[in-house]
Amino acid sequence: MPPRRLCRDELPADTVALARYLIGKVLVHDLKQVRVSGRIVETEAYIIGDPSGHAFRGKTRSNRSLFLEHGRAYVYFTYGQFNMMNVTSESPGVGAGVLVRALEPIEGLAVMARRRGTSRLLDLARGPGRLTSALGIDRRRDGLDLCARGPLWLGDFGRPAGAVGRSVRIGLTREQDRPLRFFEKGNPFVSGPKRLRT
DNA sequence: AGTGCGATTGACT
DNA sequence: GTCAATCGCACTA
Repeated sequence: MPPRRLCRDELPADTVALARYLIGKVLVHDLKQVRVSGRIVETEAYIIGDPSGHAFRGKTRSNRSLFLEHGRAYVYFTYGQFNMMNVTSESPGVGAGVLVRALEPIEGLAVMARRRGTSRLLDLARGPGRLTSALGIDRRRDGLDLCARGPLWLGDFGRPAGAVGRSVRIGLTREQDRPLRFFEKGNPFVSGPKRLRT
């Protein structure tokens, strides 16, 4: 069964609620010949006014997509080599988003393996830089409407999330404060240290 | 115009 | 566990 496209009305227009909601949903990228997709198993919320959020210092050319209506893609490039993808999460003009941190590969495994340079299933999309590489998502997809009939979209294929865990966010150099990371408990495709995966 | 660094990854001790 | 790679961009001047 192919996944059903989610419409904007179904997505919570609230960053933390959306981060929780997206666990168990599917991220789909339709390429020319094939479809690549993965089940979202880990997210992080970057809330309104978040000092760790990319919107904190206001709108710029590179982060402007973050200020779009909820349900858009914000794709940014970092460390000179990695793209990372957010789903925007608030009203137009408000800068906030949900970082997609890990996928359980579903469709297009061979394509993912080729893009990633490994056939190890666990390494295909476990991590925010890895999953964009596996699905072929880069800055050219920045700003796309994930709720329109486009090549990059969110779906539901009827396999709901198991128990959802919550923890502090990973990789922040700023102060660790609130538990804004969500993940499917026990899922081997979740990134991070073991103590943050159960 | 120069500088420092990042929501990471992969290789290596 | 540690650490370098790599470059766009925000910030300082």
